[in-house]
Amino acid sequence: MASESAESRREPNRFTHRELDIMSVLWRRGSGTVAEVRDVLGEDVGYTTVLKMLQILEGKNAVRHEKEGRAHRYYPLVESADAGGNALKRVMNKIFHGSAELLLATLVENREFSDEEIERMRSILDRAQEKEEDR
Amino acid sequence: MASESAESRREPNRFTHRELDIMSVLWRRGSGTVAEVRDVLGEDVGYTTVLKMLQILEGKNAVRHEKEGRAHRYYPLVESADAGGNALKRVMNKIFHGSAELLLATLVENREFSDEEIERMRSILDRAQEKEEDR
DNA sequence: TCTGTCCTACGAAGATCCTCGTTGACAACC
DNA sequence: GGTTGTCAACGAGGATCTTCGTAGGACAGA
Repeated sequence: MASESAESRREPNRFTHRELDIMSVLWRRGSGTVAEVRDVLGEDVGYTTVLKMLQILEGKNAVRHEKEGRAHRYYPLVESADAGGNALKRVMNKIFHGSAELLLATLVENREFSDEEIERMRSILDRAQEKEEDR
Repeated sequence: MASESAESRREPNRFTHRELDIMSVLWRRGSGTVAEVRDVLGEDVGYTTVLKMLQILEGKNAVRHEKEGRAHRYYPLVESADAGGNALKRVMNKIFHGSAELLLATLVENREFSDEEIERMRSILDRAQEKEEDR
């Protein structure tokens, strides 16, 4: 029974749990040292654990680092929009039968939005529609 | 260094990769036997693997089964909307800084939508806004 | 210099996930 | 009865993910 190789199974920019935790901090802050990332994650994640994850992420070309004093400062290489696009695609296909509408409906059902937020979301749709018409 | 127990770490209705593959089939079809699920997933997943995953999912109360002839027919217990809501929350928080707008923008950027789809998405926002005004 | 602190590096162990081989039950068909 | 096909059960093995212990370098202050 064939099983795909580890490489081909993993689609691009898909992060494991912990990896995503760490990427999330880097996306928010723009960059971070091990200690900074750990501060955000909380004390229940070991220092060396965070370090190791960052090294793993570096091995996957998801982050890079620069020397800063004695420490390393890590920068994300993968854009959050790219990772988000992939994650959304997966959620949309696996859970919402490929329907963006169903996805949106669930999104707005699970949270209250202010008029301003909804207005801005509407204009996002407007822009998408204009782009559509241009073609 | 404390590490949370396996139980508390796992938020509700979060599925692993394979689990989600299988739940996805059940959500689409409404129910399925091992053989049916496997047909959808493709031959490269072993029969006993699918069976095992269904048994694991049953242990997590994500599915239940009924006898059907000699086989078991499995039914989802977790709603796709619930799983989807959780998944979206996670993606929104970890990747899009908690911003639904950013999420929506990425969604519409990654796919072309017809006028009709956009119209329906707009009306989803309308309904959300009405609900907002009622309060 | 000695000690404590902060850092990286590395490897190995533990946890979880996924896979499948094997067994035994049952039924249909020869 | 024997053979074949379909099924659930179970357990073990491998792969992957996550954690941390330990070592060693660099630096600051006593």
